[in-house]
Amino acid sequence: MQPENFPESGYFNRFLSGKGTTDVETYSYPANYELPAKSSCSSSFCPWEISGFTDTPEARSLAASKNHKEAEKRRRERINSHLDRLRSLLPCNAKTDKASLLAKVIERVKELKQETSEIMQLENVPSESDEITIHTDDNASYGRLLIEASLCCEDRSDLIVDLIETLKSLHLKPLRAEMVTLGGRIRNVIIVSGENDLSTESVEYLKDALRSLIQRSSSESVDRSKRRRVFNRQLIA
Amino acid sequence: MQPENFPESGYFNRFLSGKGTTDVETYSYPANYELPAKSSCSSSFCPWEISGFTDTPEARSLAASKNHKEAEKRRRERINSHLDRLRSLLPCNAKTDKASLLAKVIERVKELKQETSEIMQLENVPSESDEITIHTDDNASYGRLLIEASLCCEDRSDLIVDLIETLKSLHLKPLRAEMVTLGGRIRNVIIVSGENDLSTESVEYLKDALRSLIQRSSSESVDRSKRRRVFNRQLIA
DNA sequence: ATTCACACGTGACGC
DNA sequence: TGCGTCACGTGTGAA
Repeated sequence: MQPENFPESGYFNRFLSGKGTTDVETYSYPANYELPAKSSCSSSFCPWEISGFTDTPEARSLAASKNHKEAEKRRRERINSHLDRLRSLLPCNAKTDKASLLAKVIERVKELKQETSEIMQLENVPSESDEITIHTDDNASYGRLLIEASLCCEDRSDLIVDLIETLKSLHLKPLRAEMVTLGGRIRNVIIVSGENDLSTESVEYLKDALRSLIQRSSSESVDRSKRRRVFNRQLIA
Repeated sequence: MQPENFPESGYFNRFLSGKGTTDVETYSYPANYELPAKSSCSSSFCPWEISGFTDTPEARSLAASKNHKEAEKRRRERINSHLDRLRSLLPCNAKTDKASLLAKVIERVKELKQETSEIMQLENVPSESDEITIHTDDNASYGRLLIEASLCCEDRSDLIVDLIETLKSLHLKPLRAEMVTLGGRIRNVIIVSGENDLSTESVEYLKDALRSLIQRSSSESVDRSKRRRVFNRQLIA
């Protein structure tokens, strides 16, 4: 039940706390596992605990068998403890099959994986590098030019205000904007339309303006190690 | 390797595909599991396949033992197959411990759980019921009234346009907006400021306006069963 | 009475 | 060699 208290200062837990991509061979004890510290000393130097005598072949093999038996028991306990932990983590009662439990776990992992990756895809997660991309809608069915501008840079509190001012000064009307901040960075995708007489050269103006916007951002330095990698989003209308 | 093709039309998979909160007892075969259809007829009516003779007690017990042995083998295969599947799902090589593998699975599940719940908390996930809440900033340090309005309702394409028009007509200036759509519903949190002479009674105007906004939404009926429960966000600047 | 899931101890194999 | 994991067959108790 106790979530994270492993005997001996969580030596193994430190291995397990890694974010996942590490492929290290980890040896895992369950959280509530008792180290077999019984009456043991290192088996090579201590007399066998069996009958009375020490080193007859039968005694050795008997002791080995006993050791083996106990080790195997510990292994089973370890595995089952993990399974119980999984049982408690998933929505299922205590008496579900091992196999069914594992099946549920698989589904859950796939599900969660899918979920986050969907979010990652759907959200325009900001990249680590600054980016400005601009795409114009050629088939101007509206009679007015549509521009989609994507802007990725360090986040700062007044970036949006500046962005809006910029658009206003260029007489670009924001139709739709999507903004995602993650780990101190921000990605902004905006769709703007110009006036009827807007020429394609204003695209260059926009690009320049966004560039200077980013430069204003990059003057601030941020301690990036302290950032939390969680999603956030803010929008300015 | 084949992800989802279970023999006999995926009868069990249908159970497993449930989203999780169902607490049904599911019996789970691995995806690549072969049903034991061997040379079997129902064991009560067919002669035992052992030596030559049929119904001596020894023959019965032998057959029972054989059955048991095979059943147990199938069970092991089922569990191990699931474990292999998990192994392939996680970042770990093929020769990791069962226990360590399970430990990794636990970590992964907890991790992903945490991740999505973080997102859920952070995002103003829209609720199933319509909501309008308005909160005003009393300590008007700016000298102008700040209003935070939260709006949760069915999503529709022109909701934002209407919202912006509404705000404009009330002479409310949008400072910040956050918008989350999920499963066909939308939650919108906007922070607006009024003119200097704005009185608190305009809060009521705003509330009324938002109410009518929602009513316009609820006239459309949507097939809610077909919605995908994924995040989406759109913003209008 | 059969089926099912589990724990157990043992032989095998690897480092 | 010991120490570890694994697969196996069996005994047992529950439905």
